[in-house]
Amino acid sequence: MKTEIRFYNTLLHDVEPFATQEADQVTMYSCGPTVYDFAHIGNFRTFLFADLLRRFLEAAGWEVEQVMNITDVGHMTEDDLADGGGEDKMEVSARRLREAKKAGRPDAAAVDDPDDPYQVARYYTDAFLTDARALGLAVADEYPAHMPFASQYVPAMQDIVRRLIDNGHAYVASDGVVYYSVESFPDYGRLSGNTLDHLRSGSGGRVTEADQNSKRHPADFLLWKPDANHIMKWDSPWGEGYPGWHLECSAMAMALLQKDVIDIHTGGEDNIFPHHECEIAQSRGVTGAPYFARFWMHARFLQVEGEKMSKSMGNFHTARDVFAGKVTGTPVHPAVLRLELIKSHYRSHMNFTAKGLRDSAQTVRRWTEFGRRLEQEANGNSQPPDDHPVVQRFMAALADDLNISGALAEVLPWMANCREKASTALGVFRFVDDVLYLAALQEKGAGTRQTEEGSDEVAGLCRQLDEARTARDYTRADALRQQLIDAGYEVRTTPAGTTAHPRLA
RNA sequence: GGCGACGUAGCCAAGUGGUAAGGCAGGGGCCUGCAAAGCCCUCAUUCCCCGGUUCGAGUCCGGGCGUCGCCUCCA
Repeated sequence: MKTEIRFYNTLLHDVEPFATQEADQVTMYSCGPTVYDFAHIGNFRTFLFADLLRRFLEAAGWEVEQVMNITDVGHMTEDDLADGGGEDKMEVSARRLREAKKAGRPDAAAVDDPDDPYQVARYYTDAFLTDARALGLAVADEYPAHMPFASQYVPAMQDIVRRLIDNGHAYVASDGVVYYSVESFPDYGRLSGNTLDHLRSGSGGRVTEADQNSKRHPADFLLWKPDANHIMKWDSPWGEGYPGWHLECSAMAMALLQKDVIDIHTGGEDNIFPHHECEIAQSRGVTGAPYFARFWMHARFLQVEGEKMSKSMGNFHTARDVFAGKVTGTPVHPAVLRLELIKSHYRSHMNFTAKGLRDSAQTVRRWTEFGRRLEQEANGNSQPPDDHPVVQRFMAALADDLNISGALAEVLPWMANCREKASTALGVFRFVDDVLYLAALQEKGAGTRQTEEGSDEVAGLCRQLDEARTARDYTRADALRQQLIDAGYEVRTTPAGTTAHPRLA
């Protein structure tokens, strides 16, 4: 079922028809997490955008090979010294973990030695995978095959550096640092609009003389930094040190996807410059190909309650904070966060709010119950939905640069008014849910409180409530119901008796 | 200073020249011991402002105002 697909391509600054190099296959590289802290909802908005994109393409009949890196090689905290200096983020993380250990926080106890960056990375990688799987990131189920660690691809990065020096795209500066020469690459600036003349005039005095001394051009960026004292270092022909941070994606994309040119590269909008611009320069400098990725797709940042999310604003939420109820006051099921983060268009502002989360919870609950009802009525038998008008329109909306609102506008009213044969509807439901991945996440049970359906105690209270109602002791019945509600349950009266389900948000 | 995105009801949000999708919330009703859930009905003469093009503009053009992002680690 291949509808005409159109995506906004950052490289073109416009929408264009989607096409791949090989007929039924898509190679896709998604910039992944840095593992020196817990991933936050902004990170996950970008990752979930990539996941939705992937699931949509799969539903449309493509075979998608997706790779997402795990950045465990630290970067500098400040860029004044971006080309070699500042405190490494792994060091910052180590310090934070040391403090957490001293304070006896249980999460930090998992790391024996905070000064070992690999242990720190391991710890936050595990946390990331837990959160990512809870949110239904398909690629997280393909760890480690499709989720490589940057630290394990340093030889491949060095290979790129060597080849760039050999063919004149890179040079060893007077201080021993290896730089990429942006002037050797005429297309530099095409992705971001930051062409060399703009960069020069626009640097706004922020680039100091001292940092730039050894470079041929102020925009030249680091490929290898000799630094024997660095927390993470490797041997190299240019001295013991560490690689430039743009290198890892070039190296891993080419190594794992086995291609000089990949079909789609995703990331957050902040990656456009300098990260992706530099990646393009490096990769094409090595391959000589006219593209590194054919389609560049970027998700916009989200805001929280109308403001920029930042630690200083106090509105900075990790995914696990949200699950734990930090935002809404009650635990939030991962499927709810998933919907909340994918339900607005990836290329527009999204405002993350507690209210939005509650709205999403409502939708997730209805959708899931709808699916359960269909499964039951159809006895699990579904009809192929390919030519169903709802599926057609759902896919047509997504084919239009991932128009999720339009897609949901086809599905939600259909759900509310559905009078179709259960097996027909079930086929549609399953197809749509394979893309949205909401009910599937709920049924899978993501290890949250919400999946612990009715403990004995809760079931007991429900039974007592029914008894009280039968005995027409409504004062007692109301008290019991209130008790359940206060405990965070939704109480439902059905012909078969009262049931209670943990609230989704 | 340079580059870029965006501004539609209380909130989220579709719409890419033909007379404002959808969801949530709200209001009314059915159901209920009362609720919840569900179902039915209802909810923008109007799309930030001002000009222009057109038979016709939320949609195109010009100019404002505003919000956001990047240019520096950040999804």
